[in-house]
Amino acid sequence: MSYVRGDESPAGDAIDTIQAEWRRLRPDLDLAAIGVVGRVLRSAARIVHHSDEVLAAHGLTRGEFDILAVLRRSAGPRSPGELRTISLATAPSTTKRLKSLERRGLVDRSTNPADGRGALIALTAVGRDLVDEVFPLQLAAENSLLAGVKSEERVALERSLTLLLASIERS
Amino acid sequence: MSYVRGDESPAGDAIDTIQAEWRRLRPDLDLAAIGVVGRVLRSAARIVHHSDEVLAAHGLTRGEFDILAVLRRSAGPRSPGELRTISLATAPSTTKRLKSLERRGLVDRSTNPADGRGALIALTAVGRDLVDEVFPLQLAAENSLLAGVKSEERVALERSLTLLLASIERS
DNA sequence: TGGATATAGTTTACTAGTAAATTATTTTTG
DNA sequence: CAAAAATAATTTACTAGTAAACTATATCCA
Repeated sequence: MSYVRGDESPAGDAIDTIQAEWRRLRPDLDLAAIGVVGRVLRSAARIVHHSDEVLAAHGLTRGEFDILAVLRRSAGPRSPGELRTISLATAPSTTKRLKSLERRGLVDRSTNPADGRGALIALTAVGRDLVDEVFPLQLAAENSLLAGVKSEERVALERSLTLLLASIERS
Repeated sequence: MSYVRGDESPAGDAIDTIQAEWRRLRPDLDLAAIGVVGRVLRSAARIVHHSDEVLAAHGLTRGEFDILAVLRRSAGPRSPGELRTISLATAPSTTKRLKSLERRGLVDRSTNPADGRGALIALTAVGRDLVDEVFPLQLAAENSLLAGVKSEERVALERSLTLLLASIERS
Protein backbone atom coordinates (compact mmCIF):
# COMPACT_ATOMS: atom_id res chain seq x y z
CA MET A 1 0.00 0.00 0.00
CA SER A 2 1.17 3.48 -0.36
CA TYR A 3 -0.41 5.22 2.64
CA VAL A 4 1.11 8.42 1.66
CA ARG A 5 -0.86 11.61 1.26
CA GLY A 6 -1.85 13.55 -1.86
CA ASP A 7 -2.81 17.20 -1.81
CA GLU A 8 -6.60 17.48 -1.67
CA SER A 9 -7.85 16.96 1.90
CA PRO A 10 -11.60 16.33 2.05
CA ALA A 11 -11.31 16.28 5.88
CA GLY A 12 -9.66 14.04 8.45
CA ASP A 13 -6.06 12.95 8.31
CA ALA A 14 -3.74 11.87 5.51
CA ILE A 15 -5.11 8.34 5.56
CA ASP A 16 -8.70 9.53 5.14
CA THR A 17 -7.54 11.47 2.11
CA ILE A 18 -5.83 8.47 0.57
CA GLN A 19 -8.85 6.30 1.20
CA ALA A 20 -11.14 8.89 -0.40
CA GLU A 21 -8.88 9.14 -3.45
CA TRP A 22 -8.92 5.40 -3.92
CA ARG A 23 -12.68 5.27 -3.40
CA ARG A 24 -13.14 7.74 -6.23
CA LEU A 25 -10.80 5.80 -8.53
CA ARG A 26 -11.76 2.29 -7.59
CA PRO A 27 -15.31 2.24 -6.21
CA ASP A 28 -15.31 -1.50 -6.90
CA LEU A 29 -12.84 -2.30 -4.11
CA ASP A 30 -13.38 -2.84 -0.38
CA LEU A 31 -11.04 -0.22 1.03
CA ALA A 32 -11.82 -0.66 4.73
CA ALA A 33 -8.41 -2.14 5.53
CA ILE A 34 -6.68 1.11 4.58
CA GLY A 35 -8.04 2.86 7.66
CA VAL A 36 -6.27 0.45 9.97
CA VAL A 37 -3.26 -0.66 7.96
CA GLY A 38 -2.42 2.81 6.67
CA ARG A 39 -2.38 4.28 10.16
CA VAL A 40 -0.38 1.42 11.61
CA LEU A 41 2.28 1.64 8.90
CA ARG A 42 2.47 5.39 9.01
CA SER A 43 2.63 5.49 12.81
CA ALA A 44 5.32 2.82 12.78
CA ALA A 45 7.38 4.71 10.19
CA ARG A 46 7.31 7.85 12.33
CA ILE A 47 8.10 6.02 15.54
CA VAL A 48 10.99 4.15 13.96
CA HIS A 49 12.35 7.35 12.49
CA HIS A 50 12.45 9.10 15.86
CA SER A 51 13.69 6.12 17.74
CA ASP A 52 16.46 5.37 15.21
CA GLU A 53 17.83 8.85 15.83
CA VAL A 54 18.27 8.00 19.50
CA LEU A 55 20.00 4.73 18.61
CA ALA A 56 22.23 6.29 15.96
CA ALA A 57 23.40 8.87 18.49
CA HIS A 58 24.79 5.90 20.42
CA GLY A 59 26.26 4.13 17.41
CA LEU A 60 23.58 1.44 17.21
CA THR A 61 21.24 0.26 14.50
CA ARG A 62 17.80 -0.95 15.48
CA GLY A 63 18.77 -4.53 14.66
CA GLU A 64 21.79 -4.34 16.92
CA PHE A 65 19.79 -2.79 19.72
CA ASP A 66 17.16 -5.50 19.38
CA ILE A 67 19.80 -8.13 20.01
CA LEU A 68 21.26 -6.32 22.98
CA ALA A 69 17.78 -5.86 24.44
CA VAL A 70 16.88 -9.54 24.02
CA LEU A 71 20.08 -10.49 25.81
CA ARG A 72 19.44 -7.95 28.56
CA ARG A 73 16.00 -9.43 29.20
CA SER A 74 17.29 -13.01 29.12
CA ALA A 75 18.48 -14.93 32.15
CA GLY A 76 21.74 -15.96 30.49
CA PRO A 77 23.53 -16.40 27.16
CA ARG A 78 21.57 -17.15 24.01
CA SER A 79 22.46 -18.96 20.81
CA PRO A 80 22.54 -16.94 17.56
CA GLY A 81 19.53 -18.95 16.45
CA GLU A 82 17.50 -17.97 19.51
CA LEU A 83 18.47 -14.35 19.06
CA ARG A 84 17.47 -14.63 15.42
CA THR A 85 14.04 -16.07 16.20
CA ILE A 86 13.25 -13.79 19.12
CA SER A 87 14.26 -10.66 17.23
CA LEU A 88 12.36 -11.66 14.07
CA ALA A 89 15.52 -11.37 11.98
CA THR A 90 17.13 -13.42 9.21
CA ALA A 91 20.13 -15.61 9.95
CA PRO A 92 22.71 -13.66 7.93
CA SER A 93 21.69 -10.34 9.41
CA THR A 94 22.02 -11.84 12.87
CA THR A 95 25.50 -13.09 12.03
CA LYS A 96 26.48 -9.64 10.81
CA ARG A 97 25.06 -7.84 13.81
CA LEU A 98 26.73 -10.20 16.24
CA LYS A 99 30.05 -9.71 14.48
CA SER A 100 29.71 -5.96 14.82
CA LEU A 101 28.59 -6.11 18.45
CA GLU A 102 31.39 -8.54 19.28
CA ARG A 103 34.02 -6.36 17.63
CA ARG A 104 32.91 -3.47 19.80
CA GLY A 105 33.01 -5.54 22.97
CA LEU A 106 29.28 -5.36 23.60
CA VAL A 107 28.73 -9.10 23.46
CA ASP A 108 30.90 -12.11 24.06
CA ARG A 109 30.94 -15.33 22.08
CA SER A 110 31.72 -18.84 23.32
CA THR A 111 31.20 -22.21 21.74
CA ASN A 112 28.10 -24.06 22.86
CA PRO A 113 29.26 -27.06 24.94
CA ALA A 114 25.97 -28.84 24.17
CA ASP A 115 26.16 -28.39 20.38
CA GLY A 116 29.37 -28.13 18.39
CA ARG A 117 27.63 -26.36 15.52
CA GLY A 118 26.39 -23.51 17.62
CA ALA A 119 27.65 -20.67 19.76
CA LEU A 120 26.51 -18.87 22.88
CA ILE A 121 26.30 -15.11 23.00
CA ALA A 122 26.46 -13.21 26.28
CA LEU A 123 26.09 -9.53 27.04
CA THR A 124 29.28 -7.95 28.39
CA ALA A 125 29.23 -5.41 31.22
CA VAL A 126 29.84 -2.68 28.63
CA GLY A 127 26.94 -3.95 26.52
CA ARG A 128 24.69 -4.08 29.51
CA ASP A 129 25.57 -0.56 30.53
CA LEU A 130 24.86 0.65 27.02
CA VAL A 131 21.40 -0.94 26.95
CA ASP A 132 20.65 0.50 30.37
CA GLU A 133 21.65 3.93 29.14
CA VAL A 134 19.87 3.87 25.78
CA PHE A 135 16.65 2.08 26.69
CA PRO A 136 15.32 4.88 28.95
CA LEU A 137 16.07 7.39 26.19
CA GLN A 138 14.06 5.31 23.78
CA LEU A 139 11.19 5.14 26.22
CA ALA A 140 11.31 8.90 26.65
CA ALA A 141 11.17 9.45 22.89
CA GLU A 142 8.20 7.10 22.65
CA ASN A 143 6.40 8.72 25.53
CA SER A 144 6.76 12.08 23.90
CA LEU A 145 5.17 10.73 20.70
CA LEU A 146 2.26 9.38 22.74
CA ALA A 147 1.86 12.51 24.82
CA GLY A 148 -1.14 13.67 22.83
CA VAL A 149 -3.16 10.54 23.57
CA LYS A 150 -5.14 10.86 26.79
CA SER A 151 -4.84 8.19 29.40
CA GLU A 152 -8.25 6.50 28.89
CA GLU A 153 -7.75 6.64 25.16
CA ARG A 154 -4.38 5.02 25.50
CA VAL A 155 -5.99 2.13 27.38
CA ALA A 156 -8.53 1.67 24.58
CA LEU A 157 -5.76 1.93 21.98
CA GLU A 158 -3.67 -0.71 23.67
CA ARG A 159 -6.65 -3.03 24.00
CA SER A 160 -7.47 -2.64 20.30
CA LEU A 161 -3.86 -3.13 19.27
CA THR A 162 -3.73 -6.33 21.27
CA LEU A 163 -6.66 -7.68 19.26
CA LEU A 164 -5.03 -6.54 16.03
CA LEU A 165 -1.70 -8.16 16.78
CA ALA A 166 -3.44 -11.37 17.79
CA SER A 167 -5.33 -11.41 14.50
CA ILE A 168 -2.18 -10.76 12.49
CA GLU A 169 -0.09 -13.38 14.26
CA ARG A 170 -2.80 -15.97 13.82
CA SER A 171 -2.60 -15.52 10.03
CA MET B 1 13.02 -0.66 21.53
CA SER B 2 13.28 -4.33 20.97
CA TYR B 3 9.68 -5.53 21.11
CA VAL B 4 10.75 -8.99 20.57
CA ARG B 5 9.73 -11.85 22.82
CA GLY B 6 11.72 -13.89 25.33
CA ASP B 7 10.69 -17.33 26.45
CA GLU B 8 8.82 -17.03 29.75
CA SER B 9 5.19 -16.05 29.13
CA PRO B 10 3.43 -14.83 32.30
CA ALA B 11 0.21 -14.49 30.22
CA GLY B 12 -0.97 -12.27 27.37
CA ASP B 13 0.95 -11.75 24.17
CA ALA B 14 4.61 -11.31 23.33
CA ILE B 15 4.51 -7.63 24.19
CA ASP B 16 3.08 -8.28 27.65
CA THR B 17 5.97 -10.65 28.22
CA ILE B 18 8.54 -8.11 27.14
CA GLN B 19 6.98 -5.47 29.32
CA ALA B 20 6.96 -7.81 32.30
CA GLU B 21 10.61 -8.68 31.77
CA TRP B 22 11.61 -5.03 31.67
CA ARG B 23 9.48 -4.30 34.74
CA ARG B 24 11.38 -6.91 36.70
CA LEU B 25 14.76 -5.59 35.50
CA ARG B 26 14.05 -1.88 35.59
CA PRO B 27 11.25 -1.16 38.08
CA ASP B 28 12.44 2.45 38.04
CA LEU B 29 11.20 3.10 34.48
CA ASP B 30 7.76 4.07 33.19
CA LEU B 31 7.15 1.27 30.71
CA ALA B 32 3.62 2.17 29.66
CA ALA B 33 4.67 3.18 26.12
CA ILE B 34 5.78 -0.37 25.36
CA GLY B 35 2.19 -1.59 25.27
CA VAL B 36 1.32 0.72 22.42
CA VAL B 37 4.61 1.15 20.59
CA GLY B 38 5.59 -2.49 20.79
CA ARG B 39 2.33 -3.64 19.27
CA VAL B 40 2.38 -0.99 16.56
CA LEU B 41 5.91 -1.87 15.50
CA ARG B 42 5.32 -5.59 15.63
CA SER B 43 2.04 -5.34 13.72
CA ALA B 44 3.70 -3.14 11.13
CA ALA B 45 6.60 -5.55 10.70
CA ARG B 46 4.21 -8.43 10.07
CA ILE B 47 2.01 -6.45 7.69
CA VAL B 48 4.99 -5.20 5.70
CA HIS B 49 6.39 -8.69 5.50
CA HIS B 50 3.20 -10.12 4.02
CA SER B 51 2.58 -7.19 1.76
CA ASP B 52 6.15 -7.12 0.42
CA GLU B 53 5.68 -10.70 -0.74
CA VAL B 54 2.78 -9.59 -2.90
CA LEU B 55 4.84 -6.73 -4.33
CA ALA B 56 7.93 -8.85 -4.92
CA ALA B 57 5.83 -11.33 -6.88
CA HIS B 58 5.20 -8.46 -9.28
CA GLY B 59 8.78 -7.21 -9.33
CA LEU B 60 8.17 -4.19 -7.15
CA THR B 61 9.69 -2.91 -3.95
CA ARG B 62 7.48 -1.09 -1.47
CA GLY B 63 9.18 2.20 -2.29
CA GLU B 64 8.51 1.76 -5.98
CA PHE B 65 4.91 0.80 -5.39
CA ASP B 66 4.46 3.85 -3.15
CA ILE B 67 5.50 6.09 -6.01
CA LEU B 68 3.24 4.34 -8.52
CA ALA B 69 0.34 4.57 -6.09
CA VAL B 70 0.87 8.29 -5.45
CA LEU B 71 0.87 8.88 -9.20
CA ARG B 72 -2.22 6.75 -9.63
CA ARG B 73 -4.10 8.81 -7.06
CA SER B 74 -2.89 12.11 -8.50
CA ALA B 75 -4.74 14.09 -11.13
CA GLY B 76 -1.67 14.46 -13.34
CA PRO B 77 2.13 14.28 -13.42
CA ARG B 78 4.15 15.04 -10.30
CA SER B 79 7.64 16.38 -9.78
CA PRO B 80 10.21 14.09 -8.15
CA GLY B 81 10.15 16.44 -5.17
CA GLU B 82 6.42 16.07 -4.72
CA LEU B 83 6.70 12.31 -5.01
CA ARG B 84 9.50 12.40 -2.48
CA THR B 85 7.50 14.42 0.05
CA ILE B 86 4.23 12.58 -0.39
CA SER B 87 5.86 9.18 -0.11
CA LEU B 88 7.94 10.15 2.94
CA ALA B 89 11.15 9.19 1.17
CA THR B 90 14.63 10.67 0.82
CA ALA B 91 15.67 12.43 -2.37
CA PRO B 92 18.30 9.91 -3.51
CA SER B 93 16.02 6.95 -2.99
CA THR B 94 13.35 8.71 -5.03
CA THR B 95 15.84 9.31 -7.83
CA LYS B 96 16.83 5.64 -7.78
CA ARG B 97 13.27 4.39 -7.76
CA LEU B 98 12.23 6.67 -10.58
CA LYS B 99 15.18 5.50 -12.64
CA SER B 100 14.16 1.91 -12.15
CA LEU B 101 10.48 2.58 -12.86
CA GLU B 102 11.39 4.59 -15.95
CA ARG B 103 13.68 1.88 -17.27
CA ARG B 104 10.80 -0.57 -17.02
CA GLY B 105 8.39 1.76 -18.79
CA LEU B 106 6.14 2.20 -15.76
CA VAL B 107 6.60 5.96 -15.57
CA ASP B 108 7.50 8.62 -18.07
CA ARG B 109 9.76 11.62 -17.49
CA SER B 110 9.54 15.03 -19.12
CA THR B 111 11.24 18.29 -18.24
CA ASN B 112 9.14 20.69 -16.21
CA PRO B 113 8.26 23.64 -18.49
CA ALA B 114 7.74 25.84 -15.43
CA ASP B 115 11.09 25.03 -13.80
CA GLY B 116 14.23 24.08 -15.69
CA ARG B 117 15.74 22.37 -12.66
CA GLY B 118 12.92 19.95 -12.25
CA ALA B 119 11.15 17.15 -14.05
CA LEU B 120 7.62 15.85 -14.32
CA ILE B 121 6.84 12.19 -13.81
CA ALA B 122 3.73 10.61 -15.27
CA LEU B 123 2.32 7.11 -14.96
CA THR B 124 2.32 5.20 -18.23
CA ALA B 125 -0.58 2.97 -19.26
CA VAL B 126 1.53 -0.04 -18.33
CA GLY B 127 2.30 1.47 -14.93
CA ARG B 128 -1.33 2.23 -14.33
CA ASP B 129 -2.36 -1.29 -15.26
CA LEU B 130 0.24 -2.69 -12.89
CA VAL B 131 -1.02 -0.60 -9.96
CA ASP B 132 -4.58 -1.58 -10.74
CA GLU B 133 -3.58 -5.21 -10.75
CA VAL B 134 -1.42 -5.20 -7.63
CA PHE B 135 -3.38 -2.86 -5.38
CA PRO B 136 -6.38 -5.20 -5.00
CA LEU B 137 -4.01 -8.04 -4.14
CA GLN B 138 -2.46 -5.91 -1.44
CA LEU B 139 -5.87 -5.07 -0.07
CA ALA B 140 -6.78 -8.75 -0.02
CA ALA B 141 -3.62 -9.61 1.91
CA GLU B 142 -4.37 -6.87 4.41
CA ASN B 143 -7.97 -7.93 4.80
CA SER B 144 -6.87 -11.44 5.56
CA LEU B 145 -4.56 -10.16 8.31
CA LEU B 146 -7.46 -8.20 9.82
CA ALA B 147 -9.95 -11.03 9.47
CA GLY B 148 -9.71 -11.88 13.17
CA VAL B 149 -10.80 -8.42 14.31
CA LYS B 150 -14.57 -8.15 14.58
CA SER B 151 -16.33 -5.33 12.85
CA GLU B 152 -17.14 -3.19 15.94
CA GLU B 153 -13.65 -3.75 17.24
CA ARG B 154 -12.21 -2.63 13.96
CA VAL B 155 -14.13 0.62 14.24
CA ALA B 156 -12.74 1.21 17.73
CA LEU B 157 -9.26 0.29 16.52
CA GLU B 158 -9.40 2.72 13.64
CA ARG B 159 -10.65 5.49 15.90
CA SER B 160 -7.84 4.89 18.38
CA LEU B 161 -5.23 4.73 15.64
CA THR B 162 -6.44 8.05 14.29
CA LEU B 163 -5.78 9.62 17.68
CA LEU B 164 -2.38 7.95 17.86
CA LEU B 165 -1.31 9.11 14.42
CA ALA B 166 -2.47 12.64 15.19
CA SER B 167 -0.42 12.67 18.38
CA ILE B 168 2.66 11.35 16.60
CA GLU B 169 2.43 13.76 13.69
CA ARG B 170 2.00 16.70 16.06
CA SER B 171 5.36 15.87 17.68
C1' DT C 1 20.75 43.87 -12.85
C1' DG C 2 24.04 40.89 -11.06
C1' DG C 3 26.04 38.55 -7.19
C1' DA C 4 24.44 35.82 -3.15
C1' DT C 5 21.39 32.44 -1.63
C1' DA C 6 17.98 28.91 -2.04
C1' DT C 7 15.94 25.06 -4.35
C1' DA C 8 15.42 20.69 -7.41
C1' DG C 9 17.41 16.93 -8.34
C1' DT C 10 21.32 13.73 -9.11
C1' DT C 11 25.77 11.43 -8.25
C1' DT C 12 29.10 9.13 -5.47
C1' DA C 13 30.55 6.38 -1.80
C1' DC C 14 28.88 3.71 1.60
C1' DT C 15 25.90 0.67 4.97
C1' DA C 16 22.37 -2.52 6.46
C1' DG C 17 20.04 -6.26 5.17
C1' DT C 18 18.90 -10.42 2.17
C1' DA C 19 18.86 -14.80 -0.77
C1' DA C 20 21.28 -18.66 -2.04
C1' DA C 21 25.01 -21.53 -1.43
C1' DT C 22 28.23 -23.60 1.87
C1' DT C 23 30.43 -25.74 6.04
C1' DA C 24 30.23 -28.29 10.06
C1' DT C 25 27.89 -30.89 13.21
C1' DT C 26 24.04 -33.54 14.95
C1' DT C 27 20.11 -36.51 14.45
C1' DT C 28 17.56 -39.91 12.20
C1' DT C 29 16.80 -44.28 10.26
C1' DG C 30 17.22 -48.56 7.49
C1' DC D 1 26.26 -48.13 13.14
C1' DA D 2 26.98 -45.89 8.78
C1' DA D 3 24.66 -43.31 5.20
C1' DA D 4 21.03 -39.84 4.63
C1' DA D 5 18.66 -36.02 6.27
C1' DA D 6 18.26 -32.14 9.20
C1' DT D 7 20.02 -28.26 11.71
C1' DA D 8 23.15 -24.14 13.21
C1' DA D 9 25.46 -20.79 11.59
C1' DT D 10 28.31 -18.44 8.24
C1' DT D 11 29.97 -16.80 3.69
C1' DT D 12 29.34 -14.82 -0.78
C1' DA D 13 27.18 -11.98 -4.02
C1' DC D 14 23.89 -8.76 -4.36
C1' DT D 15 20.06 -4.97 -3.60
C1' DA D 16 17.70 -1.13 -1.48
C1' DG D 17 18.37 2.78 0.78
C1' DT D 18 21.15 6.76 2.80
C1' DA D 19 24.41 10.79 3.78
C1' DA D 20 27.19 14.09 1.86
C1' DA D 21 28.81 16.40 -1.97
C1' DC D 22 27.66 18.34 -6.33
C1' DT D 23 25.25 20.50 -10.64
C1' DA D 24 22.04 23.39 -12.56
C1' DT D 25 18.51 26.59 -12.34
C1' DA D 26 15.70 29.92 -10.02
C1' DT D 27 14.82 33.52 -6.69
C1' DC D 28 16.05 37.22 -3.77
C1' DC D 29 17.53 41.74 -2.80
C1' DA D 30 21.04 45.62 -2.57
